[in-house]
Amino acid sequence: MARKKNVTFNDIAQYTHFSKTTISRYFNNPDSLTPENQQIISDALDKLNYKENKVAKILANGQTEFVGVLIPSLSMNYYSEMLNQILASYKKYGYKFLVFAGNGHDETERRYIQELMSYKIEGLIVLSHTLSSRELSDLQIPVVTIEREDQFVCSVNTDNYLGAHEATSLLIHNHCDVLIHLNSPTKENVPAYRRRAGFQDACVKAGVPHEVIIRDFGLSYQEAAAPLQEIFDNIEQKYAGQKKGIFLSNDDHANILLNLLIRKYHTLPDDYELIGFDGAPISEQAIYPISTVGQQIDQIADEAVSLLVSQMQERKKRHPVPLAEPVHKTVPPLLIRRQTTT
DNA sequence: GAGTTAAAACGGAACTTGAG
DNA sequence: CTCAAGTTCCGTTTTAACTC
Repeated sequence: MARKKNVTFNDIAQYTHFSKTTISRYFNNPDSLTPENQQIISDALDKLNYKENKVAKILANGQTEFVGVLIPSLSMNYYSEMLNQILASYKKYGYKFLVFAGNGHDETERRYIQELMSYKIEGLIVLSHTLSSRELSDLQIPVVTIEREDQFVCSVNTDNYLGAHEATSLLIHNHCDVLIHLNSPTKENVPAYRRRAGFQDACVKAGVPHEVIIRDFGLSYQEAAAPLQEIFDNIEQKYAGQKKGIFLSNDDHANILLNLLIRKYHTLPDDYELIGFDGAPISEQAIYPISTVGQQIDQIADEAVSLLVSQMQERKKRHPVPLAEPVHKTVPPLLIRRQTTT
């Protein structure tokens, strides 16, 4: 079956008796044509049923309008929602996204990045923690990271310190006798590490007894359940008769702890207050909706893409001025008060 | 100087040529 | 017949230059 050949600028040019340069200018700089000629070309495009060819455009000007995204995994709601918001930015900025989900293995993620680079992505958004920002900064394209180590690249992060401080202050305000913070072992250069500092500073300032418990909770519900059970049993014993305010580093863990409480007491006891982090749907959908430090994912995604776009645009100028220093933006969290705090 | 154009350029695949 | 070198092709953008 003989396939009909695409209608090209050449066909339009022949049909209208203009050159293909003029057809190109109709698309890219229409005001440089007289309105009459614009109309002639516009009619011809309709008549011949022209369909734009972005591949040819990319071949000619080298600009793919592709942005790479490297995300850790989509099994956690925080990341899938972030990706959702990043993809939604197409409407505002017009960039298209090539997405890889990393697996924590550095060689694999390097290969993903090479693949993205070979498709001539104009910029890269990284949420995965696997590769250092030093390595990412060597890529020679604009890079923006979200909630990860970001020393040598631009980034957008939640104000983790502020969020933790507000959460802790709420527990203090609600007259908890002892404050407990549960977190995973986190490196100091990761933004989420600041949750610990926010908690501790708020406790020290108020002079309230407190404890930070660092434990590896793994990545899944199954892995987290056992250590949380153990910690719960300990807390029950150690702080019996006191009102306990517990600040957890994510909503999933807050939900697991809430389940343990309800299994034991068939209600949320008065001597417990819980607050999570992220503002994930689970916090809202839990049997008692959980108070949490909500990350403004839509705003973070928009800031990240916007920061990337401004750098990508800069590189297209005749005399680009690269950023002297990486830009680090911070988005404030929103404290969401629900039923696990009074 | 506004409106227009011819020809080169982009980067790799696929096809053609020529030598052995 | 094989293999490497050379050419063409895809459909746009870009540059420099032309005309009125």
